[in-house]
Amino acid sequence: MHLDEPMGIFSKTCEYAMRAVFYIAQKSEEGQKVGIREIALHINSPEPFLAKILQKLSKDGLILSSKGPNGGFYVDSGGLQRPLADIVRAIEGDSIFTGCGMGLSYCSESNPCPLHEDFKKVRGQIVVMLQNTLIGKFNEGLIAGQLTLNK
Amino acid sequence: MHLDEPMGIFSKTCEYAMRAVFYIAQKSEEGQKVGIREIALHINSPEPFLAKILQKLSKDGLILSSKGPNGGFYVDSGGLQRPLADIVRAIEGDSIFTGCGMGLSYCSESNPCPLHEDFKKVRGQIVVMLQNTLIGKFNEGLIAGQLTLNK
DNA sequence: TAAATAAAAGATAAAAAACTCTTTTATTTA
DNA sequence: TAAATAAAAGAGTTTTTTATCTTTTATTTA
Ligand code: FES
Ligand code: FES
Repeated sequence: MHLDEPMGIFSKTCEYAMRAVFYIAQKSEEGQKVGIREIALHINSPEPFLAKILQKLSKDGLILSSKGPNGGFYVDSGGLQRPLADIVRAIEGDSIFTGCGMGLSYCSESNPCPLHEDFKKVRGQIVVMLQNTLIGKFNEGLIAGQLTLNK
Repeated sequence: MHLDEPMGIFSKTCEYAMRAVFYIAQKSEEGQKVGIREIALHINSPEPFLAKILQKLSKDGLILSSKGPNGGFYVDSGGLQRPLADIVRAIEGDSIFTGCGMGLSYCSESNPCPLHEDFKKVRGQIVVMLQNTLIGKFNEGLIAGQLTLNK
Protein backbone atom coordinates (compact mmCIF):
# COMPACT_ATOMS: atom_id res chain seq x y z
CA MET A 1 0.00 0.00 0.00
CA HIS A 2 1.70 3.13 -1.22
CA LEU A 3 1.03 6.44 0.45
CA ASP A 4 2.12 9.74 -1.00
CA GLU A 5 -0.19 11.73 1.10
CA PRO A 6 -1.59 10.10 4.18
CA MET A 7 -5.06 8.69 4.11
CA GLY A 8 -7.25 9.53 7.05
CA ILE A 9 -10.65 8.32 8.07
CA PHE A 10 -12.44 10.83 5.83
CA SER A 11 -12.10 11.11 2.05
CA LYS A 12 -10.23 14.05 0.58
CA THR A 13 -13.51 15.36 -0.73
CA CYS A 14 -14.82 15.40 2.80
CA GLU A 15 -11.68 16.95 4.23
CA TYR A 16 -11.80 19.77 1.69
CA ALA A 17 -15.49 20.24 2.43
CA MET A 18 -14.93 20.52 6.18
CA ARG A 19 -12.05 22.95 5.83
CA ALA A 20 -13.91 25.04 3.25
CA VAL A 21 -17.03 25.30 5.37
CA PHE A 22 -15.03 26.46 8.40
CA TYR A 23 -13.37 29.08 6.24
CA ILE A 24 -16.65 30.26 4.79
CA ALA A 25 -18.16 30.39 8.26
CA GLN A 26 -15.33 32.51 9.53
CA LYS A 27 -15.70 34.99 6.66
CA SER A 28 -19.47 35.02 7.02
CA GLU A 29 -19.11 35.99 10.65
CA GLU A 30 -16.97 38.88 9.43
CA GLY A 31 -19.81 39.80 7.06
CA GLN A 32 -18.05 38.80 3.86
CA LYS A 33 -18.87 36.48 1.01
CA VAL A 34 -15.90 34.62 -0.34
CA GLY A 35 -14.94 33.30 -3.79
CA ILE A 36 -13.67 29.88 -4.70
CA ARG A 37 -10.20 31.14 -5.52
CA GLU A 38 -9.75 32.62 -2.07
CA ILE A 39 -11.15 29.60 -0.28
CA ALA A 40 -8.96 27.20 -2.26
CA LEU A 41 -5.95 29.33 -1.50
CA HIS A 42 -6.60 29.41 2.23
CA ILE A 43 -7.49 25.77 2.73
CA ASN A 44 -4.93 24.46 0.25
CA SER A 45 -7.20 22.58 -2.11
CA PRO A 46 -7.41 22.29 -5.90
CA GLU A 47 -9.66 25.11 -6.98
CA PRO A 48 -11.84 23.41 -9.65
CA PHE A 49 -12.31 20.34 -7.49
CA LEU A 50 -13.35 22.46 -4.58
CA ALA A 51 -15.81 24.23 -6.87
CA LYS A 52 -17.55 20.91 -7.45
CA ILE A 53 -17.73 20.16 -3.77
CA LEU A 54 -19.14 23.58 -2.93
CA GLN A 55 -21.69 23.26 -5.72
CA LYS A 56 -22.95 20.09 -4.12
CA LEU A 57 -23.10 21.60 -0.64
CA SER A 58 -24.84 24.61 -2.08
CA LYS A 59 -27.40 22.51 -3.93
CA ASP A 60 -28.06 20.65 -0.68
CA GLY A 61 -28.63 23.98 1.05
CA LEU A 62 -25.73 23.52 3.48
CA ILE A 63 -24.06 26.69 2.28
CA LEU A 64 -25.38 29.62 0.29
CA SER A 65 -23.99 31.29 -2.79
CA SER A 66 -24.57 34.26 -4.99
CA LYS A 67 -23.20 35.00 -8.43
CA GLY A 68 -21.77 38.15 -9.89
CA PRO A 69 -19.48 40.81 -8.48
CA ASN A 70 -19.32 40.78 -4.69
CA GLY A 71 -20.83 37.32 -4.90
CA GLY A 72 -19.42 34.18 -3.39
CA PHE A 73 -20.17 31.58 -0.81
CA TYR A 74 -21.48 32.29 2.64
CA VAL A 75 -23.59 30.91 5.46
CA ASP A 76 -26.33 32.68 7.35
CA SER A 77 -26.74 32.68 11.10
CA GLY A 78 -28.82 29.50 10.90
CA GLY A 79 -26.05 27.80 8.94
CA LEU A 80 -23.52 28.68 11.61
CA GLN A 81 -25.60 26.63 14.04
CA ARG A 82 -25.65 23.47 11.97
CA PRO A 83 -23.39 20.60 12.99
CA LEU A 84 -20.42 19.50 10.94
CA ALA A 85 -22.15 16.13 10.80
CA ASP A 86 -24.49 17.56 8.16
CA ILE A 87 -21.55 18.30 5.90
CA VAL A 88 -19.96 14.91 6.39
CA ARG A 89 -23.24 13.11 5.85
CA ALA A 90 -23.83 15.01 2.61
CA ILE A 91 -20.41 14.03 1.30
CA GLU A 92 -19.75 10.59 2.74
CA GLY A 93 -23.24 9.31 3.27
CA ASP A 94 -24.48 7.59 6.34
CA SER A 95 -22.19 4.60 6.63
CA ILE A 96 -19.58 6.34 8.73
CA PHE A 97 -22.32 6.83 11.32
CA THR A 98 -23.84 3.37 11.16
CA GLY A 99 -21.61 0.99 9.15
CA CYS A 100 -19.61 -2.00 10.34
CA GLY A 101 -15.94 -1.35 11.04
CA MET A 102 -14.92 -4.60 9.40
CA GLY A 103 -16.98 -4.05 6.27
CA LEU A 104 -19.90 -6.36 6.89
CA SER A 105 -22.94 -5.18 5.04
CA TYR A 106 -24.83 -4.71 8.27
CA CYS A 107 -23.88 -3.89 11.83
CA SER A 108 -26.09 -5.64 14.29
CA GLU A 109 -26.18 -6.75 17.88
CA SER A 110 -27.54 -10.14 16.97
CA ASN A 111 -24.83 -10.96 14.45
CA PRO A 112 -21.82 -8.88 15.47
CA CYS A 113 -18.35 -8.88 13.93
CA PRO A 114 -15.40 -9.27 16.31
CA LEU A 115 -14.81 -5.51 16.51
CA HIS A 116 -18.46 -4.69 17.04
CA GLU A 117 -18.37 -3.66 20.70
CA ASP A 118 -15.22 -1.59 20.42
CA PHE A 119 -16.15 -0.12 17.10
CA LYS A 120 -19.53 1.03 18.31
CA LYS A 121 -17.72 3.22 20.83
CA VAL A 122 -15.38 4.65 18.22
CA ARG A 123 -18.25 5.37 15.90
CA GLY A 124 -20.18 6.91 18.74
CA GLN A 125 -17.32 9.23 19.52
CA ILE A 126 -17.06 10.27 15.89
CA VAL A 127 -20.77 11.04 15.86
CA VAL A 128 -20.47 13.07 19.05
CA MET A 129 -17.53 14.97 17.62
CA LEU A 130 -19.36 15.82 14.41
CA GLN A 131 -22.67 16.62 16.08
CA ASN A 132 -21.12 18.82 18.76
CA THR A 133 -19.05 20.74 16.28
CA LEU A 134 -21.27 23.53 15.06
CA ILE A 135 -20.01 25.13 11.90
CA GLY A 136 -19.47 28.48 13.55
CA LYS A 137 -17.82 26.99 16.62
CA PHE A 138 -14.26 27.89 15.72
CA ASN A 139 -14.75 31.32 14.25
CA GLU A 140 -13.00 33.11 17.10
CA GLY A 141 -10.07 30.74 17.05
CA LEU A 142 -9.77 31.02 13.30
CA ILE A 143 -10.01 34.79 13.30
CA ALA A 144 -7.47 34.97 16.08
CA GLY A 145 -5.16 32.71 14.09
CA GLN A 146 -4.94 30.02 16.77
CA LEU A 147 -6.41 27.42 14.44
CA THR A 148 -5.25 26.32 11.00
CA LEU A 149 -7.02 25.23 7.81
CA ASN A 150 -4.16 25.02 5.34
CA LYS A 151 -1.33 22.54 5.30
CA MET B 1 -21.37 10.93 -3.70
CA HIS B 2 -22.77 7.62 -4.81
CA LEU B 3 -22.58 4.62 -2.50
CA ASP B 4 -23.29 1.10 -3.66
CA GLU B 5 -21.68 -0.45 -0.66
CA PRO B 6 -21.07 1.71 2.34
CA MET B 7 -17.66 3.15 2.93
CA GLY B 8 -16.24 2.78 6.40
CA ILE B 9 -13.20 4.21 8.05
CA PHE B 10 -10.94 1.46 6.73
CA SER B 11 -10.33 0.60 3.07
CA LYS B 12 -11.84 -2.58 1.66
CA THR B 13 -8.36 -4.02 1.41
CA CYS B 14 -7.97 -3.49 5.13
CA GLU B 15 -11.40 -4.87 5.94
CA TYR B 16 -10.68 -8.04 3.97
CA ALA B 17 -7.31 -8.32 5.67
CA MET B 18 -8.81 -8.04 9.15
CA ARG B 19 -11.55 -10.55 8.47
CA ALA B 20 -9.13 -12.98 6.80
CA VAL B 21 -6.66 -12.86 9.64
CA PHE B 22 -9.38 -13.57 12.21
CA TYR B 23 -10.50 -16.52 10.13
CA ILE B 24 -6.97 -17.85 9.73
CA ALA B 25 -6.37 -17.43 13.46
CA GLN B 26 -9.49 -19.40 14.27
CA LYS B 27 -8.45 -22.26 12.00
CA SER B 28 -4.90 -22.20 13.29
CA GLU B 29 -6.19 -22.60 16.81
CA GLU B 30 -7.98 -25.67 15.55
CA GLY B 31 -4.68 -26.89 14.12
CA GLN B 32 -5.54 -26.39 10.47
CA LYS B 33 -3.98 -24.51 7.61
CA VAL B 34 -6.46 -22.93 5.29
CA GLY B 35 -6.48 -22.15 1.56
CA ILE B 36 -7.44 -18.93 -0.15
CA ARG B 37 -10.61 -20.36 -1.61
CA GLU B 38 -11.95 -21.35 1.77
CA ILE B 39 -10.99 -18.06 3.39
CA ALA B 40 -12.58 -16.03 0.59
CA LEU B 41 -15.72 -18.08 0.89
CA HIS B 42 -16.03 -17.60 4.63
CA ILE B 43 -15.24 -13.90 4.78
CA ASN B 44 -17.05 -13.03 1.58
CA SER B 45 -14.23 -11.48 -0.39
CA PRO B 46 -13.09 -11.73 -4.02
CA GLU B 47 -10.68 -14.64 -4.05
CA PRO B 48 -7.86 -13.34 -6.32
CA PHE B 49 -7.88 -9.96 -4.65
CA LEU B 50 -7.66 -11.58 -1.26
CA ALA B 51 -4.73 -13.63 -2.55
CA LYS B 52 -2.81 -10.43 -3.16
CA ILE B 53 -3.58 -9.12 0.28
CA LEU B 54 -2.50 -12.33 1.97
CA GLN B 55 0.68 -12.41 -0.10
CA LYS B 56 1.55 -9.02 1.26
CA LEU B 57 0.79 -9.95 4.85
CA SER B 58 2.80 -13.12 4.36
CA LYS B 59 5.77 -11.26 2.93
CA ASP B 60 5.61 -8.93 5.91
CA GLY B 61 5.68 -11.94 8.23
CA LEU B 62 2.28 -11.18 9.76
CA ILE B 63 0.89 -14.52 8.69
CA LEU B 64 2.64 -17.71 7.57
CA SER B 65 2.06 -19.83 4.51
CA SER B 66 3.13 -23.10 2.99
CA LYS B 67 2.68 -24.35 -0.54
CA GLY B 68 1.59 -27.72 -1.80
CA PRO B 69 -1.02 -30.17 -0.65
CA ASN B 70 -2.14 -29.58 2.91
CA GLY B 71 -0.57 -26.17 2.59
CA GLY B 72 -2.28 -22.89 3.19
CA PHE B 73 -2.16 -19.89 5.45
CA TYR B 74 -1.79 -20.08 9.20
CA VAL B 75 -0.44 -18.24 12.23
CA ASP B 76 1.69 -19.66 15.01
CA SER B 77 1.14 -19.10 18.70
CA GLY B 78 3.26 -15.95 18.54
CA GLY B 79 1.13 -14.63 15.72
CA LEU B 80 -2.03 -15.14 17.76
CA GLN B 81 -0.60 -12.71 20.29
CA ARG B 82 0.04 -9.90 17.85
CA PRO B 83 -2.34 -6.94 17.83
CA LEU B 84 -4.67 -6.23 14.95
CA ALA B 85 -2.92 -2.88 14.74
CA ASP B 86 -0.01 -4.63 13.02
CA ILE B 87 -2.30 -5.76 10.22
CA VAL B 88 -3.90 -2.37 9.78
CA ARG B 89 -0.57 -0.60 9.82
CA ALA B 90 0.80 -2.94 7.15
CA ILE B 91 -2.16 -2.25 4.89
CA GLU B 92 -3.10 1.36 5.60
CA GLY B 93 0.16 2.76 6.77
CA ASP B 94 0.63 4.96 9.77
CA SER B 95 -1.59 7.91 9.00
CA ILE B 96 -4.68 6.43 10.61
CA PHE B 97 -2.71 6.40 13.87
CA THR B 98 -1.14 9.82 13.58
CA GLY B 99 -2.72 11.82 10.75
CA CYS B 100 -4.90 14.91 10.92
CA GLY B 101 -8.64 14.32 10.75
CA MET B 102 -9.14 17.26 8.44
CA GLY B 103 -6.38 16.29 6.07
CA LEU B 104 -3.65 18.72 7.04
CA SER B 105 -0.26 17.33 6.19
CA TYR B 106 0.74 17.36 9.84
CA CYS B 107 -1.09 17.08 13.11
CA SER B 108 0.46 19.22 15.77
CA GLU B 109 -0.35 20.86 19.07
CA SER B 110 1.26 24.10 18.03
CA ASN B 111 -0.71 24.48 14.81
CA PRO B 112 -3.91 22.52 15.33
CA CYS B 113 -6.88 22.22 13.00
CA PRO B 114 -10.33 22.91 14.48
CA LEU B 115 -11.02 19.22 15.10
CA HIS B 116 -7.65 18.54 16.64
CA GLU B 117 -8.66 18.08 20.28
CA ASP B 118 -11.69 15.92 19.55
CA PHE B 119 -10.00 13.99 16.81
CA LYS B 120 -7.05 13.10 18.97
CA LYS B 121 -9.46 11.29 21.27
CA VAL B 122 -11.12 9.42 18.40
CA ARG B 123 -7.75 8.42 17.01
CA GLY B 124 -6.62 7.36 20.44
CA GLN B 125 -9.63 5.14 20.82
CA ILE B 126 -9.00 3.55 17.43
CA VAL B 127 -5.42 2.86 18.47
CA VAL B 128 -6.56 1.33 21.74
CA MET B 129 -9.09 -0.81 19.91
CA LEU B 130 -6.52 -2.09 17.44
CA GLN B 131 -3.76 -2.58 19.99
CA ASN B 132 -5.96 -4.36 22.49
CA THR B 133 -7.37 -6.69 19.89
CA LEU B 134 -4.96 -9.57 19.72
CA ILE B 135 -5.42 -11.64 16.61
CA GLY B 136 -6.43 -14.73 18.56
CA LYS B 137 -8.77 -12.82 20.83
CA PHE B 138 -12.01 -13.92 19.21
CA ASN B 139 -11.22 -17.53 18.45
CA GLU B 140 -13.65 -18.90 21.00
CA GLY B 141 -16.44 -16.64 19.87
CA LEU B 142 -15.79 -17.46 16.25
CA ILE B 143 -15.63 -21.19 16.85
CA ALA B 144 -18.79 -21.02 18.91
CA GLY B 145 -20.47 -19.12 16.10
CA GLN B 146 -21.32 -16.07 18.21
CA LEU B 147 -19.28 -13.82 15.94
CA THR B 148 -19.51 -13.27 12.22
CA LEU B 149 -16.97 -12.63 9.44
CA ASN B 150 -19.13 -12.82 6.34
CA LYS B 151 -21.80 -10.45 5.22
C1' DT C 1 -26.71 48.48 -21.81
C1' DA C 2 -21.85 46.84 -21.74
C1' DA C 3 -18.23 45.04 -19.14
C1' DA C 4 -16.72 42.61 -15.34
C1' DT C 5 -17.33 39.20 -11.93
C1' DA C 6 -18.38 34.81 -10.06
C1' DA C 7 -20.83 30.53 -9.57
C1' DA C 8 -23.10 26.49 -12.28
C1' DA C 9 -22.75 22.95 -15.40
C1' DG C 10 -20.77 19.68 -18.37
C1' DA C 11 -17.20 17.14 -20.40
C1' DT C 12 -12.72 15.15 -19.77
C1' DA C 13 -8.46 13.42 -17.77
C1' DA C 14 -5.34 11.41 -14.41
C1' DA C 15 -4.48 8.62 -10.44
C1' DA C 16 -5.60 5.30 -7.13
C1' DA C 17 -8.19 1.43 -5.47
C1' DA C 18 -10.46 -2.69 -6.34
C1' DC C 19 -10.57 -6.66 -8.79
C1' DT C 20 -9.20 -10.58 -12.40
C1' DC C 21 -6.52 -13.70 -15.02
C1' DT C 22 -2.45 -16.39 -16.28
C1' DT C 23 1.89 -18.37 -15.43
C1' DT C 24 5.37 -19.98 -12.28
C1' DT C 25 7.27 -22.16 -8.24
C1' DA C 26 7.24 -25.05 -4.30
C1' DT C 27 5.52 -29.05 -1.82
C1' DT C 28 3.32 -33.31 -1.00
C1' DT C 29 1.83 -37.83 -1.82
C1' DA C 30 0.76 -41.66 -4.55
C1' DT D 1 9.05 -39.53 -10.58
C1' DA D 2 4.45 -37.96 -11.95
C1' DA D 3 0.28 -35.87 -10.61
C1' DA D 4 -2.07 -32.94 -7.71
C1' DT D 5 -2.25 -29.08 -4.74
C1' DA D 6 -1.62 -24.52 -3.30
C1' DA D 7 0.76 -20.15 -2.84
C1' DA D 8 3.73 -16.50 -5.43
C1' DA D 9 4.31 -13.45 -8.96
C1' DG D 10 3.23 -10.68 -12.77
C1' DA D 11 0.41 -8.51 -16.01
C1' DG D 12 -3.80 -6.77 -16.91
C1' DT D 13 -8.82 -4.62 -16.36
C1' DT D 14 -12.49 -2.05 -14.24
C1' DT D 15 -14.31 1.23 -11.18
C1' DT D 16 -14.02 5.05 -8.17
C1' DT D 17 -11.89 9.06 -6.63
C1' DT D 18 -9.54 13.08 -7.47
C1' DA D 19 -8.59 16.76 -10.40
C1' DT D 20 -8.89 19.87 -14.64
C1' DC D 21 -10.77 22.53 -18.39
C1' DT D 22 -14.33 24.92 -20.97
C1' DT D 23 -18.71 26.92 -21.60
C1' DT D 24 -22.86 28.87 -19.75
C1' DT D 25 -25.73 31.56 -16.71
C1' DA D 26 -26.62 34.99 -13.35
C1' DT D 27 -25.54 39.36 -11.07
C1' DT D 28 -23.56 43.71 -10.36
C1' DT D 29 -21.82 48.09 -11.41
C1' DA D 30 -20.06 51.52 -14.27
S1 FES E 1 -21.04 -5.73 13.18
FE1 FES E 1 -19.11 -4.88 12.76
S2 FES E 1 -19.18 -3.04 13.90
FE2 FES E 1 -21.13 -3.89 14.32
S1 FES F 1 -4.17 19.05 13.42
FE1 FES F 1 -5.98 18.12 12.66
S2 FES F 1 -6.21 16.47 14.03
FE2 FES F 1 -4.41 17.38 14.81
